[in-house]
Amino acid sequence: MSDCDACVVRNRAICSALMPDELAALSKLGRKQMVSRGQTLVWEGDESLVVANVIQGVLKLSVSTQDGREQIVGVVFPSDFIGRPFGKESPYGVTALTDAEVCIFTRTAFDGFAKEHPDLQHKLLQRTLDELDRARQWMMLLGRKTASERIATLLIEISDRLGASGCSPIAPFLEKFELPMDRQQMGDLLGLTIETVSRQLTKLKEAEIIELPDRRSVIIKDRRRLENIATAA
Amino acid sequence: MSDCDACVVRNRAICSALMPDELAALSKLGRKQMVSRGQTLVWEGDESLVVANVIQGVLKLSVSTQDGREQIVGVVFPSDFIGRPFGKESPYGVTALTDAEVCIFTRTAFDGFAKEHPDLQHKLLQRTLDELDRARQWMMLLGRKTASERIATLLIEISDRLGASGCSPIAPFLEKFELPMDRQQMGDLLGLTIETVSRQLTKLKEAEIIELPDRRSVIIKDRRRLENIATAA
DNA sequence: CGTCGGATTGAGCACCGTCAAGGAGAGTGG
DNA sequence: CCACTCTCCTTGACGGTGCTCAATCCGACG
Repeated sequence: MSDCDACVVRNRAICSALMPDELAALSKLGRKQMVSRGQTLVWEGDESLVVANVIQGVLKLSVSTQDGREQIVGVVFPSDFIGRPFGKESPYGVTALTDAEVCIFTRTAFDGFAKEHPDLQHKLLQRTLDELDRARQWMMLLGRKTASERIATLLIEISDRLGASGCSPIAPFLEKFELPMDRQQMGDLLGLTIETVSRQLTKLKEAEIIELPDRRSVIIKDRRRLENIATAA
Repeated sequence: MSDCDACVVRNRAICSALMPDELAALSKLGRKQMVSRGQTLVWEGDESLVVANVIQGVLKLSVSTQDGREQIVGVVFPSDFIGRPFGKESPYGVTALTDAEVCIFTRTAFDGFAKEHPDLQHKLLQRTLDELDRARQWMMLLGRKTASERIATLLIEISDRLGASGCSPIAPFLEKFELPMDRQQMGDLLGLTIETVSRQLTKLKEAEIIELPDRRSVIIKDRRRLENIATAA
C-alpha cells in the first residue's frame, strides 16, 4: 500500500497529521481492504485486534443484548476512524452498512506508531472528543426526543454528514441523498421499531416536508420545517 | 497550588502521566476550587473556557431542549476529567450534583501545556476513549432497555464507580452507598420520569433485591439478581 | 406470473408519561 | 414540644405514544 498520496481521504483522515515520510512508514503497517455490505469487521466483545480508517462507504457500530435487541451506537463515514486503540476489547461490533473500503492496521502496530507520533495522537484525540460530543447529543435524542423528532434529526444528520464527508462535491448538506441503511437499521439507531420509523416517514411525506422516491432515497423539500421538528422546540 | 503531591487523586487523574517537575509546572496553571451542590461550572453552549480534574464530589454533564426537557449525558467522579479541550464550545453544561472540589485550568493554558506533553495527551486520549465507550453503553440503555433494566443498571454502575473512585477503602464495588443525585436527576440520566424511577425502586425493594433506608441511601441485598435484571437477559 | 425481502398499514394493547393527591422528613418559629 | 411549611418522594388513576402482531403491498428477480 504505497498510494497514500492518491488516497481520497488523505487530507481529512487522521493521516493528515503526518509528514510524507511518516506517512510512508505508516502505510507499510496497513493495507486497504474491501468490506461488503453486511460484513462484520469486528465482533462485539472480541479483543480489539484491528483499527482502520474509512476510505469509502458507511459502517455501523452496534451493541446487542443477550435477547437480541440491538442498538446502533455510532455510524462512521469516509475519513472517520474505526476501532478501539490502546488495549481492551471492543465493546461494540463494526459492520458495513454499504459496500466499503477501509485502510486497516493491526491494533498493536498502530498503537506503537501512534505513541511515537504525538501529532497523530493529537488528531486522534480531537476525533475522539468530537465523537464523544456526537454520542452525547445522540443520548439526548434517545432519552428525551419523540419518534417524530428522532426521525427528523436522523434525516438532518445524514444529510449533513454525507455532505461533509465529501460524498458530494461541495455542499454543506444534501437536499437529496441515499440512506446508507434500511428501515430496521434506522430503528436500531433511533431506539424505535421498524413500524414506527415507517409511520413517521409517511407522516413527513404527507406533510410534504420530504419525498421518498424509493425505499433508499430521500429528498428534503422543506429543510427549515424539518429542522424545527428535529430540534424539539 | 503547590500541594499536588498531597492530592488524593494524584495517582489516578491524568496528572499521573507527569514527572514531578512537569507536575509543578502544571500546578502553576491551575487552582483548586470548591463547587457547591447545584452550582454550574460550565453552561451548555458557552465557549469552552475551562477544564478541570475532579478531586472530590460528583458532577453531571447535561443537555437540554428548548422546551425544558433535560438529559444527563455523563456523570463524573473523583479523578475524572471535565471539559472540552482543544477549541469549540461546550455542547453540554457541567453542574455539581454534590458539593465538590475541582482542580481548574483555563482551557487555553491547559491546551498549550498538553501539546508540549505527549504523555499527558496520551492519558487524556485513553480517558476520552473510555468515556466514549461508557457513553455508547448508555446509548444502549436509553434506546433499548426497559424501565426496570435501566434502574438496575444505574444502581450497579453507581455502586461500581463509587467503589472504583476510591470513595471507599478498597472494595471493587459497594453494597451500601449514598446516591449522589435525587430522583429527578436519576430520571434525567435514565430517560425516565421521576414517577417511573420511584415505582421501579419500590418494586426492587418489594422484591427484596435492595433496601432504601432513606431517600439517598441504597443497600444492595442481592447483587446477582440485580445484575441479571440490569443485563437484560 | 410467482416468489421473496423489505416496507407499509392497521388493530389492539402495554408500558410509561401525565396529572393529581397524599406522605415523610428536615428545618423553622411560636 | 408541636404546628407549619417546604421539598422531595410515593402512590394512584388515567391516557397516549409507541410496541406487538398480523395482513397487505411493492419492487426486484427468476
